[in-house]
Amino acid sequence: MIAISYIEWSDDTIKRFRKKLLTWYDENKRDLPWRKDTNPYHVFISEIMLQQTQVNTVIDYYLKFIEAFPTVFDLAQAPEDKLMAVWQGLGYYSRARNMQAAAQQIVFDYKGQWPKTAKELEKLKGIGPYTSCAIASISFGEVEPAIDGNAFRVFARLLKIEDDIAKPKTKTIFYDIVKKIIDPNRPGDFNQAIMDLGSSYMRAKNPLIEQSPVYEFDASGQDGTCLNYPVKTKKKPPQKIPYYGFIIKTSEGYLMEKRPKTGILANFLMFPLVKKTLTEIESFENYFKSNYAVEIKNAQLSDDLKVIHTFTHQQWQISLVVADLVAFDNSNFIEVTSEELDYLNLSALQKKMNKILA
DNA sequence: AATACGTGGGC
DNA sequence: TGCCCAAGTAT
Repeated sequence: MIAISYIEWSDDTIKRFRKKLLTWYDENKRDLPWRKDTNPYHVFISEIMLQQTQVNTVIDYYLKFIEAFPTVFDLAQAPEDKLMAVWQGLGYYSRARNMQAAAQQIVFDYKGQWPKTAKELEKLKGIGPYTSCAIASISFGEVEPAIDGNAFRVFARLLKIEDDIAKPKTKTIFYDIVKKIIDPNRPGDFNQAIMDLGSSYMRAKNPLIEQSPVYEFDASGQDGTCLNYPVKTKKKPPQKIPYYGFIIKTSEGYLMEKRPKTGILANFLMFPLVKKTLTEIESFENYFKSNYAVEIKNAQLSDDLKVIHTFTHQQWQISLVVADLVAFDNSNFIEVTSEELDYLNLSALQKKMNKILA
């Protein structure tokens, strides 16, 4: 058993830290659209969008989303295409579906009344340990630390916490530490102040160490080791997967395929993709006919047309094949006009392929 | 516990 | 370029 050590603060230090942090926050907090009030619906929408997504990216999406679905009731009854129209391009699309499921839970299971504790909030779809604590603290004043990437980094640096934040059990270590430090009188502001601190002075790269408002509490900043924190083991690089991507021309546009209901880019319309396997496809025409009941002709593999798209865990290397449609008998496929391509709900990958057509 | 799940930006 | 990151959750 290795003893994990980190800096421990006295009660007095904790009190001075809260005061310093919140004073700084009161004077310097970012003016963000979801900070105009503490309406739980607003906090909920922003927190879901902010999962693994940067503030600058979220701002426009948030404004459009609130305009399209002003209340939890609007979201609960929204048609899927309208929901996806607002979310397209943001990524992690299950967030949008879970978010609507959560809205329906609020409306039907909770009669429109938001639960006020992290424990209850975590029962909602798409709301986990971080988001439940964020909503509970910001909207309802519950004293719960919201441990996100910022909190990991800020407290790891302040206290020189050596635990690997890539390991799930480390979350409870940080939770227990921050639970003692969080200001019981202003838990929501405390959590948000830590996030603002983590995105400015104590950012991942190029931190502003000595100018930090809490430099006097910053152990790793003072001894020049702050870039060693937080400790985090590296993830595996994305697996490279070669595909053929088919641009199948129709009289007025292209043939598209509806992706499976589960998995990556679920339900999106996309140009048909076929994994390249060890056994080379002998003929694109025969492949489409026997596998999809889709008849094509003039299939031409282009060495110039390649699209590389990197997800978190996969990199798709797509070699494009141009062909002409003859006929098809498969409900998973649909003819789309060139004009429709411009306003359909599409993934960033499909939009990347669209650009090649122009 | 480990992996699936998107995207855009920075260096 | 390739790698890492950015307010995580579900399974």
